[in-house]
Amino acid sequence: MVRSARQPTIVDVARDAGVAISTVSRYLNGVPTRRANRERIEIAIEQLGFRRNAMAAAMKSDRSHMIGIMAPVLDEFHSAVLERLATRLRQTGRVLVTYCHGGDTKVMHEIVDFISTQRLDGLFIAGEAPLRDRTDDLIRRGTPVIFYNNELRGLWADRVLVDNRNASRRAVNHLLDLDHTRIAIIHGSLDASSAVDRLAGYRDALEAAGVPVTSDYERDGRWLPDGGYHAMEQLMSQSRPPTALFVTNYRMTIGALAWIKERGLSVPDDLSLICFDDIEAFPLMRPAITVLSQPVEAITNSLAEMLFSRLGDPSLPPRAMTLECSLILRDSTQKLSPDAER
Amino acid sequence: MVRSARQPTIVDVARDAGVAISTVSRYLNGVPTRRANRERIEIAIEQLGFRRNAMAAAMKSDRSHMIGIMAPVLDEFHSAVLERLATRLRQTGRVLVTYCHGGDTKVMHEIVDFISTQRLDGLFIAGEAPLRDRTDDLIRRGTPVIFYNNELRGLWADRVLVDNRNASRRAVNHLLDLDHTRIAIIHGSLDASSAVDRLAGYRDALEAAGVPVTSDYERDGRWLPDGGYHAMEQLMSQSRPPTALFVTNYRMTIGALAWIKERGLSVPDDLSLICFDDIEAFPLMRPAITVLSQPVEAITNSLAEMLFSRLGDPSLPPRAMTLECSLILRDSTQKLSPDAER
DNA sequence: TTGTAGGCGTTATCAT
DNA sequence: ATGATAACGCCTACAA
Repeated sequence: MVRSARQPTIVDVARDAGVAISTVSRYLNGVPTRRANRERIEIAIEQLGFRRNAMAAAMKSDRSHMIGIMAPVLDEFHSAVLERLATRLRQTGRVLVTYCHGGDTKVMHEIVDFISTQRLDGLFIAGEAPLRDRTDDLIRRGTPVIFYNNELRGLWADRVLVDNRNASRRAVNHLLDLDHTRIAIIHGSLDASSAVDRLAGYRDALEAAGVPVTSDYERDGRWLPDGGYHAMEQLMSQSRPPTALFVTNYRMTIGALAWIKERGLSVPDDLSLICFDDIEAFPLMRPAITVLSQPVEAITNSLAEMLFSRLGDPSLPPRAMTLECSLILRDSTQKLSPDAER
Repeated sequence: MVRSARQPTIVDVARDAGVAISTVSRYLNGVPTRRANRERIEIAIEQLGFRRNAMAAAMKSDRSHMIGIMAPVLDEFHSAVLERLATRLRQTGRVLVTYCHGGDTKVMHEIVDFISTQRLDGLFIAGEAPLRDRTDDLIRRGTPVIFYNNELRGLWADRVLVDNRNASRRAVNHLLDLDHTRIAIIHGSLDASSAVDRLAGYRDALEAAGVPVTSDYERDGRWLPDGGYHAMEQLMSQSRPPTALFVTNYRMTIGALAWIKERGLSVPDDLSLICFDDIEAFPLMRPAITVLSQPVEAITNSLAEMLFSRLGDPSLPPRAMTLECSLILRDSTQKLSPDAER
C-alpha cells in the first residue's frame, strides 16, 4: 500500500477526454460545457479516479477555502461553537482549521505567526488580550478576523458577543429578589472583556439595589475549576460569608461545587448558586443548577453569516453583534431564610 | 482596511536582499547560508513583512502539513482528543482540520470526497461502519489514515483503541461483586465495534458468573441522551426491573439520569449505576458516578506517535494499539440490600 | 555556497 | 464554448 506514484491531474483528464485543459477546468468549476465534452470529461474523471487538487487551485486563485478558529481550550462552549462552524462551513465548501493556545501568550503569538503563513480566508478568534497587536497585523494583511466571546476593545474588527453585563445584572437581580444581600462573585481573569463585563453587571445590580459593593465578595477564579475551588475557600472563610454566589463560567462552577461537596454544604439551603454557561449535566445535579445560558446556536450562526458577508465585501465597516443570554431558573437558588443572620 | 494588493514573495525578498531566490528559499528551510546573505535576507523579510506562502510550498513539495480529524460530534471525548492533537501537531508545524458528520452517512461520504480533494498528509477517523469503502479508497490513494474509538474490522489500517471488552467485564464484575444479578446494559448502536465489544464484555462477565444473559436487560440507546432516557423507561417498567445498570457512554448516562431524576428514583439505593466515560461533572453529582475512564491523554499520544511514524515510513505494516481504561469507584454503586426481591 | 531554470496543478486571459 | 498559454509562489536539480 505504497503512496501511488502520482495522482492524476487535470492534464491527464484533458488528454483522456480529448479536450483542452481549460475545458476541464471550466467543467470542474461549473461553467456550462458542451454536452458531448461534459460526458467525455466525466468518463475520464471516473476512469482515472481524478480528484482536483485543492491546493493548486488555492494557490492560483488566492483563496484557500480554509477558515481558522483559535480558542484557548475546547471546553463545552468552544467545542459547541467549533462543531457547528465546521458543519456550516463544510456546506459552503470550506474547511475549519483549529488552533488551541491554552491561554499561553507565547503560544498565541506563535499561532498567529503560523497562521499568517497559511493564507487562511478568514479566522475566528476568541479574543484574548495578548492577541491585540499580532491580530492587528493579520487584519492589515487582509485576513478577515471575527472575534467572539471576548472583544479586544478599540480593535476595529468584526465581533459576535453576548451581552455579558446585562445577563449578569439579571442573575444578581434574581438573587436580590430572593432577599440575598451578601452576594459574592467568582469572576474570570480581568484581562478578558467578558470577565470585566460580568463583574460590572454584578456591581450594577448591587448598586441599583443600594447594596454595598465590597471586594470581600469578589474573587478571581481565572476561569479554572481550581480557581473556583480556591475562591470558594476564601469567600466562605470570612466572618460574614456570602449567602449567595454568582460564578461566571461553568468550569469555575465545577471547582466551587467540588469545594461545596467536600465541606458538606447544602445548596441552596446554605448557599444560593447561579452560574454562567449551561452544560448538559447541570439540570441533573442535586440541586439542578440555575444558570445563564449562552445562545450558542445563534452565536455560531452570526459568526458564519458575518464571515460570509465579509468575504463577499472586504470593505464593509466592522460590525458588532450582541446577543442575549437566557436565565434558566432551576433549584440552586432560594429565598434567604428569614432567620439567617443579616 | 482593504486586502493589500499583494503579499510580498520570496522573489521580492531576494531582490531586496540582493541575493538569488534559491538562497532565500534555502535560508527559509534552514539550510546553512553565508552570514552576510543571511543578515540581508533577514532585514528584507522584516522590512517587507514577508511570510512564506505555505500553500505554494505545499504544492511544490506535495506535503500540505495538514492533518484531518473526522468525528461524529464534538462531545467531551472527541473534543478532548481534538484539543490535544491540535496542540501536539502545531508543535511539529502541522495543522489540524476538523470534520463533523453528525452520524449522517451521506455527510460522511461527502466529507471523504471533500478530503481527497484536500491532499491532507494524514487523517484521524473515529471509525464508523458506513466509512469502510470510502476510507479504503482514501488509503489506497496514499493518505495515511489512523482510526480511533471504533475499528473497522478487516480494514488494513492503523488504529488506537481501548480494550472495551475487558473494561466492560470489569465494570460488570464490580456489580456482581456487590451481589447484583439483575444487571442491565444500555449500549450504543451495534454497528460500532466499541458498542459490540462493550456488550460482549457485559455478557462475558455475566456468563462467567453463571448469571443468565437475557435480552430483557439489554437495550440500545444509540449513544444519545434521548436513547438512554427511553432505554431506562423500558428497562424499569418490567416486572423484574434491574437492580444495577451499566451505561456504555456518558451521553446515554445523561439521559438515564434524567429519567431517574424525573421518577425520583434513588441511586444507589434503588439502582446501582456505572458508566463508560468520565466527565468533569460526574464526581460532583449526588451520588458521584462510578465510571470507566478512558485514557484520553494516552490515546492522543498514541495517535500522534502513530501518525508520525507512518509519515516517516509509509510502507510500515498497519499497527493496532490497545489501551486500558480505569475503573473509578465512586458512590453510585452499592451492595444489593439483602431484603431486595431476588 | 550560490544562481538559473523548470515545474508542481490549477485558473485566467486571450484569441478563436 | 473551446484551446493554447501564461501565470501563481515556491522548491530543487544542476551548473557555476
